[in-house]
Amino acid sequence: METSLYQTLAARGFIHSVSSADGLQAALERPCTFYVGFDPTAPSLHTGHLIPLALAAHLARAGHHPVLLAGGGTGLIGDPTDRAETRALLSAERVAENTRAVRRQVERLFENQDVAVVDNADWLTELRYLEFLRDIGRYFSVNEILATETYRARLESGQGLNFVEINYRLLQAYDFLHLFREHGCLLQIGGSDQWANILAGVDLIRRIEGEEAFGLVTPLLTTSSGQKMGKTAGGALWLDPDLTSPYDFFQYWINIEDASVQRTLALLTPLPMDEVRALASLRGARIRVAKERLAHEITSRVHGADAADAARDGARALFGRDGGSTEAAPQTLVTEEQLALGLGIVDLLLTTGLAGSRSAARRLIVQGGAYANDQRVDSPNTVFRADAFHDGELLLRSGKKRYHRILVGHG
RNA sequence: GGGUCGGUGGGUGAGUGGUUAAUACCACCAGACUGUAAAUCUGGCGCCUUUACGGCUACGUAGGUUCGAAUCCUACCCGGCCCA
Repeated sequence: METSLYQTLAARGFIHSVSSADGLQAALERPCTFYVGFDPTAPSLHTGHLIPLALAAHLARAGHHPVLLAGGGTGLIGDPTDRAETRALLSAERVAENTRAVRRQVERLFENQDVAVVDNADWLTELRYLEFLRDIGRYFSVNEILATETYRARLESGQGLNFVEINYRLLQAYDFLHLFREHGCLLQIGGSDQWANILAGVDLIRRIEGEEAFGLVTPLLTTSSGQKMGKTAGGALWLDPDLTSPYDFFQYWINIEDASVQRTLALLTPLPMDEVRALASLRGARIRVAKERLAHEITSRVHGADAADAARDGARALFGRDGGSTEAAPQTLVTEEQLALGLGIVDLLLTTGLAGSRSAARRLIVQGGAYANDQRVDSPNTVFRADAFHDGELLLRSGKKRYHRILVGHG
């Protein structure tokens, strides 16, 4: 017997929880419309969004219809899930900007595919309060909401919870109802943190429409010790190339721990499971082949094949033995005048971002973590002049992995 | 609105007049070992500098008391709990 889409997804590790496994399997036998939402809390999506995006891609490839929702409306409220305390509300302008950015991003990720991109501000901002309370609010039990993990934790921790936050769930549930009505959307997917919000929508649809809709949540990306993946020195790992360069993005994946290789390949790349298992079974240094493949696949999906090739070649050059081009490393231009005056190592580390402050730069040097052209720099007073440049380039390194090149600008 | 308790560094959370740039843990950075891995060990982890047990800024905000305050006082802002 042929394996069903559902079984494939399960085998790849996508299914953390599902509202009705049997019902969903049946529903997926015909082309079905599903949705996944992204709240515009930042001007870009980040690694945390990759699993639902990958799941959406699998579903789309199998002939189902994605509705990608930018939460321009819910973003005005703010999801309290997993928040230890009330988060400051973003300004309406910020939310609108972020929403535009998120829209552009998902449109690009699903370019040339049959997807609908919607913004829940389009219907949420039109809601009328009393109507909403009577038509929707009546279906929600405050007891039930307060009993769920997020809210309970808040109450128990003595951190409080304001009225705006408790409404978030109703709005997300309403989104599902709206999309069910307007787009025939039968399934909502998301990360496991969205489970309660998604179920609220499933319940609402059953209560109001008397129909069965489905919810499916994926696991979150974590390291083997349970830490959320996607954190870097600079904060989150963004999907926007201006916030996290394709090279840094690629580097992140090639640096993941061995134990995460199989899971990550299964979830974030389209490679067949046989190949995933084969790659993940590599041992010792050879598993880097698998990590390179992983990094290339994911980077390619997010930034395109050309950017992925460039990142891979650049990484090989920088970390390989054969020298090669250092082009992939981030770069900073200095002028002839600046060069003539001499470039202090501390200033360079600061302006390149390899160190966050002059103190940090000094610390780095004292601890032996600063390199120029692969030579350890041992004095904070080191000054570079033209003779330190080879072919107009000075290659700085912080620690073992972070490169930055300094180029002399012309004109 | 009344009463009461609380707001400390990226996070959790000690500290209740000087020895506190502030214990501890987590996160993070560097070094060693490695495979651009994990684990482990070591060091670091506010900023600035002529690196000196130097300077500056900091414990919700603004003032005040004091030789000296995260620590005491006052007002304000924010939050918890009880009462309304």
